Amino acid sequence: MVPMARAATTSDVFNAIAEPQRRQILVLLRAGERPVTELAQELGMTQPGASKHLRVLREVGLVRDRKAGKQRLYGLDARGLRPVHEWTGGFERFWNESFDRLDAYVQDLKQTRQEE
Amino acid sequence: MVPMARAATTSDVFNAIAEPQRRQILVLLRAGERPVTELAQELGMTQPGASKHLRVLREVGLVRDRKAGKQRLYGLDARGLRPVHEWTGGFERFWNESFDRLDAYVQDLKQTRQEE
DNA sequence: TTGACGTATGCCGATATCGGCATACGATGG
DNA sequence: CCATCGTATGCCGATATCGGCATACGTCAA
Repeated sequence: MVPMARAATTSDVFNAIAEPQRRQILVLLRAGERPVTELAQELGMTQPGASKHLRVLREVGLVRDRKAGKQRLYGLDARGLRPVHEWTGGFERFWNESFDRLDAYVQDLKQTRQEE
Repeated sequence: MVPMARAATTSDVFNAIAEPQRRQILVLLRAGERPVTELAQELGMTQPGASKHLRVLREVGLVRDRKAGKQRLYGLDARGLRPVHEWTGGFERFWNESFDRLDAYVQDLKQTRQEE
């Protein structure tokens, strides 16, 4: 039996956006297509570093590239973010409720302390 | 200079939900509080495995625990998911637009091929 | 073809991650 | 106090990740 370091899909959208720098890249790309060098410079990272992050983003489909002369322009394809948005949205009704629950929880704690 | 394996916060909410099993745990907890053993059994994982995932979820604040006699009940605190929902929501208007852009992109490809 | 520019890839070291297992910890009941 | 149940932690091996660096690749211009 061969141990795995990460279950199932080691490279899905959730994983891709777990990296802060990759999220920054996506944000920048909302303004339009950009070459790698420009992205790297704006984010204060090396060109190879930016290329690697873009590779991950491309493999999960969040980014696409097209040749523009000598350059290669990267553009946003945000459709892959929709499942993440919807998944988190499934917890929307708990955002308010959990405040109440937390209050109840705190009340329980107080009461427990008094009983001791 | 000490190299880092992951930039900045190695344990934020984005990272916590990057793990499929941890997402499953959160989904299960929507039905209410549960002890570790029950979660482990329902998800087909070992008890130590479940405990470790719950620890990560607790450290990022997505889950809280309270003692209930001999047991320890884990409950959902979904407030931390809100930033993720909002961040992805920032790309909402690109979900439809990217369809168009993709079409334009495909058109460009066809045209490029014809020109060659 | 050769050179220059833009970009991708390969290798490395340090570290983080995950599953599996054994075992320690903690609380309850007898 | 002692045993038992529920849970957490520690250690291990395999692998993934990230940054830095050098360098290969590809394209255009002269």
